[in-house]
Amino acid sequence: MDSLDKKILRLLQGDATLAVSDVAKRIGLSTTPCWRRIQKLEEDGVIRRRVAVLDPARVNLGVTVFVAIRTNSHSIEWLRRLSEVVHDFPEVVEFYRMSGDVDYLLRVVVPSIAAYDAFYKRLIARIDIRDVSSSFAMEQIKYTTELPLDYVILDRSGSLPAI
Amino acid sequence: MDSLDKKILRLLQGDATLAVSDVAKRIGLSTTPCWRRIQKLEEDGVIRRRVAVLDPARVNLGVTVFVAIRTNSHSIEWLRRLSEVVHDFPEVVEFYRMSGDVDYLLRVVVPSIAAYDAFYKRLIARIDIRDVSSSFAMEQIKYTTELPLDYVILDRSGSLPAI
DNA sequence: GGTGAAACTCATGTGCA
DNA sequence: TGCACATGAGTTTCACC
Repeated sequence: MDSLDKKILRLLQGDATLAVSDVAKRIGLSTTPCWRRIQKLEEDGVIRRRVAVLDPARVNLGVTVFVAIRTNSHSIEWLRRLSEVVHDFPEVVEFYRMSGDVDYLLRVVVPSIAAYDAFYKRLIARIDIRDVSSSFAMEQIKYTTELPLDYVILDRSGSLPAI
Repeated sequence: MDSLDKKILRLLQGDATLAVSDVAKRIGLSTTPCWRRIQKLEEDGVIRRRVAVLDPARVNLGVTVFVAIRTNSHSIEWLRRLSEVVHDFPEVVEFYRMSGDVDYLLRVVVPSIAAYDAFYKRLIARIDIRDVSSSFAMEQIKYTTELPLDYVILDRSGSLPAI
């Protein structure tokens, strides 16, 4: 990946509807080579997908809850089971295995506290969890799918990546 | 919004490269009305944008950190300042105002612990924060931009939304 | 609301510096 | 690698139901 690829990624992260010719213009290239670069970024899996991002409020999902999970069962088997369950719940949009105090962290989106409670009951009905602690978000102040590209490692180029 | 709109959203959330004619076929409509529906969903702000989603690992962003912030300054002014600072850091991809124990929660993506430390120093150099607690994610098990559409409120239709 | 076709804009492929 | 041009596919607009 070189600095032109990085520019392409920056543009497409912001707006995936840009025509190849527009992207090409903005990075100072003609369409074919630009198109080939985009193809390669997709083949290489740097670009994973192109998606429509919806407004949560407009689809009745005003409430975000962070669910911290602590377990006794530190087995691969239990983790596998939890992953399976979590993947079955579309309300869970993010799921992390954590270091430290908390074992797992979920981000859950639902329309209301009542809906969260219903979700919670369905969750614990499917898997035994030692300790669950739910924190409600009052407001989503920033949410972006754009990753900072300042740390990208460029091939055969002079500029070193930040840290 | 009716059930056809909901189907459109479901498809485009998963793959925004689908041709309008494909979407139309799958929901049992011809292209023009389908195209008009998509336009309207965009105008109405239900579809906020179409973006390319990148693989964090491929752009050197292997480390996710959740940063819980507690403050003394429960003023609008301090919040405004924090928002400003956070929006200036592309490493912060999510930012919530929380209820309960923690006042604010950030999700930060960086290449390494060292990079996180550098980020942390730059952050506290720009705003005074009473208490910061950082939790490192070891593994991202699920991450999706697809919102559950099961709670959408449909106009003039028989089916009531879930909860 | 919906259909079908025309016009126009892109994405994609070939040939060549 | 890069550019310029051809063509087929997709988007967008139109007249009409």
